[in-house]
Amino acid sequence: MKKKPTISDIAKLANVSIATVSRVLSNSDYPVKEEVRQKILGISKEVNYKPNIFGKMLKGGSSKEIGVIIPSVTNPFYAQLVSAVEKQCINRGYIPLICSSYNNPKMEKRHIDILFQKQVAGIVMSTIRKDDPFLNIEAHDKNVKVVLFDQTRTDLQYDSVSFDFRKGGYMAVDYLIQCGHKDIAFLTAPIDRKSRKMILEGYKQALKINGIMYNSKRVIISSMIGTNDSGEFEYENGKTLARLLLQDKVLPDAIVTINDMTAIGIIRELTSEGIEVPKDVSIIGFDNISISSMITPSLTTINQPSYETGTLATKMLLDRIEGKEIETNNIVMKPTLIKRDSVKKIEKETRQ
Amino acid sequence: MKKKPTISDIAKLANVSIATVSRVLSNSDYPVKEEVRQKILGISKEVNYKPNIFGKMLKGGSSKEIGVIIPSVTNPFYAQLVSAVEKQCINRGYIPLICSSYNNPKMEKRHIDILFQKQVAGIVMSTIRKDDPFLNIEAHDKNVKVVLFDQTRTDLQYDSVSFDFRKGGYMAVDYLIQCGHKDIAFLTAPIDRKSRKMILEGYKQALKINGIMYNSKRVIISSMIGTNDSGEFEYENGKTLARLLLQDKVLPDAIVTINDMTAIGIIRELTSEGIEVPKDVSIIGFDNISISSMITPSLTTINQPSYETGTLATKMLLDRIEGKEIETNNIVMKPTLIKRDSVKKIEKETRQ
DNA sequence: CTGAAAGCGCTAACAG
DNA sequence: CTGTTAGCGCTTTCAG
Repeated sequence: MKKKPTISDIAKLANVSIATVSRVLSNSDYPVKEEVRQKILGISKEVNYKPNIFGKMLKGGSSKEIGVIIPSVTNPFYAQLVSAVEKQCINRGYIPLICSSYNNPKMEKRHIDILFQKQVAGIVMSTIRKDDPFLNIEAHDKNVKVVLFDQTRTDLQYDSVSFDFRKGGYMAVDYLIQCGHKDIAFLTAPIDRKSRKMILEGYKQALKINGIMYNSKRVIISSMIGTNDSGEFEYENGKTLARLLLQDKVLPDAIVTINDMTAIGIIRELTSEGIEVPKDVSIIGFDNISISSMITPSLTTINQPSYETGTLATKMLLDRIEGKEIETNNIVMKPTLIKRDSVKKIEKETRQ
Repeated sequence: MKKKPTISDIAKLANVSIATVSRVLSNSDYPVKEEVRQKILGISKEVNYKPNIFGKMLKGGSSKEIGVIIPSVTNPFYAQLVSAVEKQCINRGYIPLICSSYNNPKMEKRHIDILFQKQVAGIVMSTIRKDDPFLNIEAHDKNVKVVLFDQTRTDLQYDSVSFDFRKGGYMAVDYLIQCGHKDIAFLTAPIDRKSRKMILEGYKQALKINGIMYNSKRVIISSMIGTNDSGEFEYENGKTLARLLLQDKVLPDAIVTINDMTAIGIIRELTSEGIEVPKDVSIIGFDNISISSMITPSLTTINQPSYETGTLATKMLLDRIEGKEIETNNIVMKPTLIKRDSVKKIEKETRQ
């Protein structure tokens, strides 16, 4: 009465062997007389039988769990993504183990260790390790599938869902130029990530194609290195960047930056200095987190589809886990421009 | 070479019995000759031994995991809270299993079932079930500790970390009155939760104490019932509420609402109708999510300390799991007023 | 179709 | 101090 019923309890009650019970309860396609099957099913409902996963696991089955490694759920971009992962998992009977690395390689390794120990079926992750000795070995040694998203690595043979940051940067700047802006600043955290580097490249490319001189003075890089990746930090960094920008006496026409949270920080700092957005300066963000449409002025931005990324990455992972032998798949999500109110359209005539 | 080393592999390599290896590797205080101990430790490093949790678990040990049930990580309030839980867990060697219920009782039950199956050591949760047959039975039957937060239930003997919503509502309204506002509207989602009911009570109480007539016309309740608890929904609900409010030809002096996301939605809708905040109408939110300080105008609000709540709830749970026999503990967090820019101070003289 | 029995990796008596 | 052994709950041969 006190402890959980096991198959052997059920076996006794049904007057059959534990093997038979196991066959029925684990949905084996093994033949069992329908009458017996029903009896066992009935009893197991009655006693509220719940299989003990550990027993199963010991036999070597892989758990229906997948690891999800992200910088932090506190960052709305990743919260969205996690939400998508969760939904896919539920649909297909898996359980996501959510691990925040806070952009700390030590933590990341720790989480990966734990996930392996738990014998997860797979991992979807946004790694920040540039050097791979670890990831590579471990993942191949055990048979744990891995799908990378967000930050990917071409040196590893993993499936991935990445994003065309370069094009995103390009689109942002190009749009600003189409709106009549010429003096366009790029405000960024340190270029220690491929994504930022790519956006900067897109920025340069758009200037070039539109015949605007690249001016390194207009690329402002903060020195703050975030230990975590929460929105908090990015917001503060935005304020810092705005202050750096204001050291220059002439304001640019427009600002492009590496994510929406940073953009919001920039707007806030500028506003508190009496500079209006978009009247005095236009700004365009990156990511399209949900809050961006809610603030005033609503933020024009480059959409990086977090929900779709999470959905796709999870689907790929689960497909692979379930043995659908697909080739290594590297999906690149396309940026789209979300026009809102933080960019002003300048009539050609009014500019000197 | 291919498969994971087990204690018996190590035992062979070290020429000792598996029992000795087990004693060393599981940090038992059982006496083992230092020499042997070192040898075993050395070998286990070499072969990169990782204990198989399932073997341990089978013996009945409880896993070092705790379940965390919240409406959704997409809601910044809960994202913060989860972040705090994670940190506590890491400090003390536990792993949090994060489960989003999306305010769906079915999901909630499903998650609880799964958590029990996994034999988690405990659960910290924000339940939305009013009727308990389920929670109660299960939790007592197995020896899983439970700590409730956010929404609590007095009918169950669980530890809890709750919040004084009534006082929060009171403080919000009282502050508005101190600022010179008299006609104060309360905009809310359906009063199907204790938290909302309590805030409304605080609202009424503050009016009463300050000698202002309660006007039921100024309590605006939307009919939208959210299936999920993402910020998205609350934001939309805010817009809906603002539209309902505008059906009345005379605008109130100030608005108090049930959470910051809703407040942001209200502000957005009012702004798009040409009504300025706080010039034309003041507004005060509830929760103090991080974004509230970042928007323009920054949102005056009642602080509900999500991080501290998560920290405390987790500490209590882990303490209880680890056998520190404390009495049932019901902590009530106190609201604080965060003054920012969305409330205007009206000089007494200028009001007629 | 059904049952007996051998483990999966580990811990914990118990016996040296 | 160390080794032997009996399970924990379940799946899975292998024999009926």
